[in-house]
Amino acid sequence: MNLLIRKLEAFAEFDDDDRRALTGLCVRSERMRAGRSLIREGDRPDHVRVLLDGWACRHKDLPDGERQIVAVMLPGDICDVQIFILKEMDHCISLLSEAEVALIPKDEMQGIMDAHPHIARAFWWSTLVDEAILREWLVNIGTRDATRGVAHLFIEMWLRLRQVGLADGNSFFMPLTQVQLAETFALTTVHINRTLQLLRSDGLIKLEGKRLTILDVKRLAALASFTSNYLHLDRR
Amino acid sequence: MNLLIRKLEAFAEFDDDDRRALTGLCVRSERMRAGRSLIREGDRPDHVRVLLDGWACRHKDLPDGERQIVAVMLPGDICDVQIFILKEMDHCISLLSEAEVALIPKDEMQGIMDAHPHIARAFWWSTLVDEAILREWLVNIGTRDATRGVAHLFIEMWLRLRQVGLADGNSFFMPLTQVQLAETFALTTVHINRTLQLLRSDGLIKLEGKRLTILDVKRLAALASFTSNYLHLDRR
DNA sequence: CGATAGTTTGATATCCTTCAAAACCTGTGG
DNA sequence: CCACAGGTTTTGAAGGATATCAAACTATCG
Repeated sequence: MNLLIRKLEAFAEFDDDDRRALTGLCVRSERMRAGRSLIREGDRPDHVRVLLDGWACRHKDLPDGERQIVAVMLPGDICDVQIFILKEMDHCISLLSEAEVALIPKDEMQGIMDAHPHIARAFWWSTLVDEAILREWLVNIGTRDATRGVAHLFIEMWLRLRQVGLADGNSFFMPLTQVQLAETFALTTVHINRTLQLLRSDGLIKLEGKRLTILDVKRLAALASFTSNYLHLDRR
Repeated sequence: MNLLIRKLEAFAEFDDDDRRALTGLCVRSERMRAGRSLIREGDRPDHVRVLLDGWACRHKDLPDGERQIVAVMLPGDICDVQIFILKEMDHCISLLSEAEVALIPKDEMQGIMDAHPHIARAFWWSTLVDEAILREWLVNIGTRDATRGVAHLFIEMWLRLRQVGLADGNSFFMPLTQVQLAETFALTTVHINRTLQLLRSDGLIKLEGKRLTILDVKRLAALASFTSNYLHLDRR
């Protein structure tokens, strides 16, 4: 089942016609290896991309070689509904794991939004949620210390994956390396490593290979003072 | 002249009909005192707000009393084109200065977007730019140190104000107090104060009262390694 | 089974914080 | 027009979270 539909249905109620249209959008898809770059800063994309499977991230590469990850994209996520409105990309998108990526020509995208108001609304919702997540990440990086920030991110990932049915209880596939976690929090690998050890030794998480398990949701959420309102998962 | 139109014209080419429609949107406006709260977390807004004059900010208030400013809104900026899509607000909006705020009922907003595709496109553009600014702020808070981050923000403010004709050469009205700057960078007032002193003593800026002057644009931009692409100011 | 990526550890340095107080504005009421 | 109040800016000294550097250890994969 198409995870884009599954994701949008957290917000929208689709009829069969809507679902058929969305399925039709994603017929042209390609399997890609981890690490591959999807879009580079300066590109002028004329396709919208949808992650049907696998993880990706948006990142900014700075002149001094530093990299900041500014968003993590999970299965079902869209790379910018209306991206072709902008002249050129101001950041890059790369794959964090092997992935299945659908390519949607801009005209088809425009067509479906004109013909299906429910879908257009759902895309607006998805854009607004992306922005809300970005705001919460500002708090993660700014106000919260390393431990609370990482705790917060792990809960966010878990909820977003549950939304598309990809969480296995309290446990899920989480392909970010410590280097990449460091790049999302603008900390060093060393400090991320010590932070993870702390969360582990407190019995809050288990992280083996690329599998993350939240051992104590309540305590982890309390530590991060997590509230899920910014994800806007509740249908009205 | 309506600053909303002026702002959107950085991207869109409007005809007289479009302009009339946008002017009609902003007829109901109210003058409000600095510090006033426009929207609170948990609110269920049914109006879109437009800043016709004055500054505002989006902020998140955390349980421990900390506050993180996650966006600064300048004259001409819109408080969420499609905000009524979400069930409730996940953050607050407050005024940073005395301001003139227009209230647009959601139906009117929807109506104008249906009837004027150019305007709908311009609103999408404005939303995408807001998101791009948020990403750049992540870099400001995360990767850049205090001096470079503040330098970067000042240049951004200057360019955004120029866009709507509110910069007086290299100098502009900038109402943020050091406390509020500290809240946007998640630093302490003490450190912001020392950062400002550094920028001043380097001959990069002058900041007297609420008036900021960029004394050396080139050096300030170089310090922040500023590139303006994320503001997407260039019409295609 | 060697190469390469990812994780872990220790010791020292730095940016930023904390606490506490003084100095400086700016507006308001008498 | 002065005096006071509250917000804002500035300063100093000491402490803490995270960085830096460098190296060892451990997976993973062709």
